[in-house]
Amino acid sequence: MDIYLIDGNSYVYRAYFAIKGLRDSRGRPTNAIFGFTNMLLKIIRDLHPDGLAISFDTPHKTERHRLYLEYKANRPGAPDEMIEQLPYIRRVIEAFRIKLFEMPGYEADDIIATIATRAAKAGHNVFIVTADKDMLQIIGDGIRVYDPIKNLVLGPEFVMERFGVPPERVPEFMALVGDSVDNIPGVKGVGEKTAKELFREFAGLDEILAHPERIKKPRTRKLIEENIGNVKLSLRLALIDREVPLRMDLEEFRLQEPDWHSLINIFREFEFTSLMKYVPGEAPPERRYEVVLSAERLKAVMERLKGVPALSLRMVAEDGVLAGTGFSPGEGEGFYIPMAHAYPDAPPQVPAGEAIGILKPVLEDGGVQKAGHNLKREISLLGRHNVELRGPLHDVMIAAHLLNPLREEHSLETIALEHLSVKKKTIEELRGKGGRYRAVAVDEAAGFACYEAELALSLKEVLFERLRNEGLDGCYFGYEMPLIGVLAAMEEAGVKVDAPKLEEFSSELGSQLEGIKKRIYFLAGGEFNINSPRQLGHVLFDVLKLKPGKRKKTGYSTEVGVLEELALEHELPREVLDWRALFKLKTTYVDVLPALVDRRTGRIHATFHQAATATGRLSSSDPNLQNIPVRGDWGRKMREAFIPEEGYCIIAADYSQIELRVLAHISGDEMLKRQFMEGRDAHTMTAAEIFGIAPAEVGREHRRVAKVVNFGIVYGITPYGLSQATGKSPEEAARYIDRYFERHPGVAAYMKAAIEEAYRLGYVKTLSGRKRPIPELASRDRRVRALGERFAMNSPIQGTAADIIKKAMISLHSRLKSTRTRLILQVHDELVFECPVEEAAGTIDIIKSGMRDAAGLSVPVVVEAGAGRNWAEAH
DNA sequence: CGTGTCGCGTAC
DNA sequence: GACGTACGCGACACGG
Repeated sequence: MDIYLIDGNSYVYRAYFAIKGLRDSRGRPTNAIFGFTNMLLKIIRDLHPDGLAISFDTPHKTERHRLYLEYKANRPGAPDEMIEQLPYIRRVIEAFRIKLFEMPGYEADDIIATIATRAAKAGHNVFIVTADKDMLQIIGDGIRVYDPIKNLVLGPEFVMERFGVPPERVPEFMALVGDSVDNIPGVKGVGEKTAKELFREFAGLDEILAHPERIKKPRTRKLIEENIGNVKLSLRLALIDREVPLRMDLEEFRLQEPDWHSLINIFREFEFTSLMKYVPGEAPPERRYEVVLSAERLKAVMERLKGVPALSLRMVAEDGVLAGTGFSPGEGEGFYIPMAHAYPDAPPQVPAGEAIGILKPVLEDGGVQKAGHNLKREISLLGRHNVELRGPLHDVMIAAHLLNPLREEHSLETIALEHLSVKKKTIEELRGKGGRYRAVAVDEAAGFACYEAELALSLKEVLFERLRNEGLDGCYFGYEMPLIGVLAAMEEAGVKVDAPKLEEFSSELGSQLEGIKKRIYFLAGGEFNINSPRQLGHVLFDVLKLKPGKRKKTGYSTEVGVLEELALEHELPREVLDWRALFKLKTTYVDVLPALVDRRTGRIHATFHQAATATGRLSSSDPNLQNIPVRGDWGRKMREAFIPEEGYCIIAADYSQIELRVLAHISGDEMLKRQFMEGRDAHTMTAAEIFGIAPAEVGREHRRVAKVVNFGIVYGITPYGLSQATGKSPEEAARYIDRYFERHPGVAAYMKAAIEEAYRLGYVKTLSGRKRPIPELASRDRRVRALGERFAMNSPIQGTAADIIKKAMISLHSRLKSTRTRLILQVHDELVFECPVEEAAGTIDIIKSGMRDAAGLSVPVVVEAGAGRNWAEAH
């Protein structure tokens, strides 16, 4: 066996001092625990030991203290913060199931040396893991020292080179040199260099002590002659005891599978999220899941499941084809229907269509709860087989997001770990890298899919209880669960793009970019990478000597505001701005969209994420259809490429000033409410207020500034931000803000109240009861707190607007279900539909009233809608 | 060659 | 530092 013996003390010290300041959120120091655990994981993972043991010193006095009262007296006592971590380090060792040795009266060194000697004698290879040089003396046949910091195995050659003596003479060497750490006296004035020389001339310490007169240098001779007592004492102190009376059985050293469950709990307790990745995915508990291979058997199972209160589902599709379905009616039970597994000797399976036909009555039974993780997937897949998933829905991904919308992801792995302490396999681990799901054995797939279904069912209980306690159940059942089906349908519908037009657009952009590039290189006097802010900064500010505006962490800023300033002085910045705009358009939109057209449908099917943002907005990816350019000629051209199917038109409907209307409603500000009731233009009114003029006198520039002020109000305004956005001075900007709040005391009071409430409760809420926690308010940093205060002002507004449009989507989805009109996009305050041309007029009315009615605000809500032959024209 | 971060820019 | 919410591009640094 390769046996690794770890000097625990050495490691706790090293971990403690190497990792500075690590604490958990309760403020407990965790640096030593983390460092130690990390080291253990590394050794096990990288070195694959067959056997492993750890030894610690005990606080008891040892033989060495008896010999020499000052032994180790120089060593400062271990810091309290390290000592308090020791019990937890023991828990870690226990969880790793590693044998721990300690004996009162013996030091870890002696114990390790004893074990090493015996193990090597028995023919094993021993590696001593330590940073202490004392241990080098026991290097010999079958015994090496491993330095984990340098990742080096040290043998006799190393010792010979380093000390000029073979390992067994290291104590003699140390007897002369001493060791300040352990307070071994040695001979004061004799260092490593002198000692090395002496051992070149003498066979050993005995000879030196027997014939000190032969030492050439008089000074050294004198020092040693005067310290013979110290040398003898030091030798005894440095000599490691290899015969500790200890009982051991090498079989106990054999590496065990760690108790991963305990480790998960320790990692969770101390917030070692980065170590979680080393925990292997748990195999499903030893339960049998039934693999259903025939329609008859499936029917029998369905018969038996009649009347179950809840069913949890996990469907797996590959390349858009349903490959298998796992479901669980309760803990400990699960059924898997393989549908398209394909590998040699794969069993005959029930085809997806037939299997789903058999499941249909239960799936559509509104009396049976349906649970899952990201049910949008199941709803979409079932929709393709004309099955509508009914019954109270429970989606644990969305529940987890409502409970903590600041989390970046809510994968089943993450929430099972957090709420059930279960580390489960991911589907990637099941498939293997680059592997195919359909090639996974049906039994294994059953273990995976049914386990996920079971976990979703257990998580539903835990999370739903918490949702109710937090008052989030209204939002969950009233908004989020009904929205899932709407999003599934919207994604399935997709959107058509005019690919030939985009390709034409692309080559046009390509040639324009070529021209701009040439001019830029000419103006710069040479070629460089225009897309590299660093290289561009160098050209602008070092070569052309233009004056740099603000600086970024890593160099000069070259963002748009800066370049616009510079454009007044030089031609090049203008060209760069054009370059950037066209390059962005080409690489982010024009070239990307045609590549994303689905071969099956000829349309683009983005993903709309429901559990992604802090405020409750949706987000879109692959592609992001919520940031398609709209401004300018290029924006228009872009949106002209979003087209309807033959015989259809695009209807675009957007809320006018929804966030300001929400603000008027929440704050109850009389002026703001009256504005909207009288149907005034919000920006003109704000301009009149902040400039102290009549609405009729408001000009373009007034209105432009006022528009920015209105945005700022919603975002949580600051004078600096407003000045940046308007080009006015911060003082001027501050005056606008003051004027605005003077004229809108209700808004000012709302902002104040929102911030106060956020400090008091730690979160803010939207009209639907959705919460956003604001941990920033607890920061000691003033700037971070200010950021938190802006969150407090903005989130209820943005989030309520998100609630409103979600409600509208739900209601219009059901209102339009029986028609041929389909919702195809949501862009925060805008809904886009595809509608048969001849039905456009009537449908616009339905959409407008549906969106208006969803709001339920105390001010009027205005919806602007139009139809056209593309998205641009519909506005 | 993949992964993570930065700077930047698009939308609402 | 710098006005809220997202996603995604290319550059660059880093680790295998």
